[in-house]
Amino acid sequence: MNSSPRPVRTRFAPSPTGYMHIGGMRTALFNWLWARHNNGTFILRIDDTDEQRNLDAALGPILRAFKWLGLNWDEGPEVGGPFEPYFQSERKSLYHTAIEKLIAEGKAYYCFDTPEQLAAERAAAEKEKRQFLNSRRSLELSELERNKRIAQGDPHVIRFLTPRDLTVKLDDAIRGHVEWDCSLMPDPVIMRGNGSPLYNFASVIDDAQMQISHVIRAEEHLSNTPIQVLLHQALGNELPIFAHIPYVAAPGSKEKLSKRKLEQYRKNPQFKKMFERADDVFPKIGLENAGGLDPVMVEYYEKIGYLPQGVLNALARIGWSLDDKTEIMSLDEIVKNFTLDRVVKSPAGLDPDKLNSFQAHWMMQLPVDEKLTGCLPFLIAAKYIPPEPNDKTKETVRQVIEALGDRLKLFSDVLDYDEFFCADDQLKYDEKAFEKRLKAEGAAELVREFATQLETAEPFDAPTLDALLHRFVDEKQLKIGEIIHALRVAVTGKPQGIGMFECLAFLGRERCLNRIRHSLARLEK
RNA sequence: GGCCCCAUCGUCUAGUCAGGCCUAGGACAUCGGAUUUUCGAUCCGGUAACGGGGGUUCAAAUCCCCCUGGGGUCACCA
Repeated sequence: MNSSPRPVRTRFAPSPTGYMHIGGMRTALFNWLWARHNNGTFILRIDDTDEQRNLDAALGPILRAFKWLGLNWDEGPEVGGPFEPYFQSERKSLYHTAIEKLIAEGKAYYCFDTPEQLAAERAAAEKEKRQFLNSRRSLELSELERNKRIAQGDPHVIRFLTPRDLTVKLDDAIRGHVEWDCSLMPDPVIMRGNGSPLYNFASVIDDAQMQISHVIRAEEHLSNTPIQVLLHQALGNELPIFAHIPYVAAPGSKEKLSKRKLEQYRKNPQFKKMFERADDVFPKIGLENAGGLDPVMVEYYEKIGYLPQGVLNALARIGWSLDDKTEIMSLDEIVKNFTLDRVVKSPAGLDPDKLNSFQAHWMMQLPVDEKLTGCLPFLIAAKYIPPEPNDKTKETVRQVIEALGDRLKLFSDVLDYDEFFCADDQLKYDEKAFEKRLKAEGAAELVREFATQLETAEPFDAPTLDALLHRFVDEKQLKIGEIIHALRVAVTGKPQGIGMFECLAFLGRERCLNRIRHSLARLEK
């Protein structure tokens, strides 16, 4: 086994797809954690292809996701490093050198088989219920013939010559001992006709050249591993330690979380809430069609107002645990405790409920100033406050946030309290609540009467108003519930919200009276 | 279908390697109750799992075998 104490170097190698997958983020996180845990190096390498157009647009959201979560990379785009370049498209000479070496040593070969030939052979193998293996007929070409065909531009690829007499044996850091019989493995294409390398090949070259010590990736790559091991061996590379972590499944399922199944996820009871939240919030902040964001994308969580710490805590707990009880952990604590031997083997579903619970916890811990910083952009985008709020406006928002207390779970939750930001005559009413509370027998009269007391209440603060209303109901021998709900609806338009007296005090005398007047007038209609 | 992986409450997991401390622990969700002017939060309590069958052993969630189930992957995608 691999016993040399190599410095820990891990990598995450996304291909620029225009968004960061939440499951991919979890894989990246585990790589990052393992590097940080060992005072090692975390590398970001971009698996782009030469056909990639508009790289910036495709890569931007990915880098943004890392930055948002605070997962910094030691080598890679923007920061460079000793093994530059970190873009696959710029590393062609490396791949070509390796290819030439393999060909010279007879470990890879030019293959002139046409797609039709291959398809027919595959079909035949399937029909006979045997494993398809390459015919290797191109190997029989003489050097002269072969060179001639290359020279005249016959379409060809380069295949790795799988040593069919071997068994690949591997000790995976998570899955333990795994073996593959090479006699069942077709010869993989390692370079296309146009000279660009395939993933399995480029990945091996890059991992070796960048001295990657641990390849931590999702389980779906397990079946790629024997090819990569064989390639490493053919090239004389020191083998990295492989660690295949479980893939992230869709909520409540064992199926890999996939962007292609989005429509299906909309019906998933747990995911449904996240889609609904998106449908509610994103239009308010000016993102049409939810801004193209969905809960498979990391950007969704950022844009809807999650905290990095909440997302990180949830991600870390998908397929990893510290012990039998510790759930809530800061990133520092996770780094300190993260080890590969505590990664679970079976796939784990993303659990939106659990994520929300972590999120709620970390939001509660957040100082008000930071809540304010987080909430302001939402209020601005929703046009509840001006684009460049002055100190007075900020102070107002701050008071709302304080009054909200632990009702604020996501930053975007502040948008649910539009009653504090709208003009008195623009108040929206919850019709059901209006019916039930204000149209209730005698409710309007009580509110009207109490309003006259509000006119003279001094000072207009929560404790005073609290005492005032209690005296009011005592004198009338009412229960407080007989007026307070109607009062709430009259002032906020809603059946629920922050403490009633805080609410009145916050709005102030004039606005309270205005709103009550407005509501009572509305009742007439 | 071939190859490979996986299997504990609804979900995420602890326990499995070194069998007994497991009448299986925690968390989320859920259901009750308390508290509260509402919502939220908080507190208390409840329901709820070792896929099945054979072994081995004084003793098995834990070791062995078989079955079943679930999943991944089979490209000139990554």
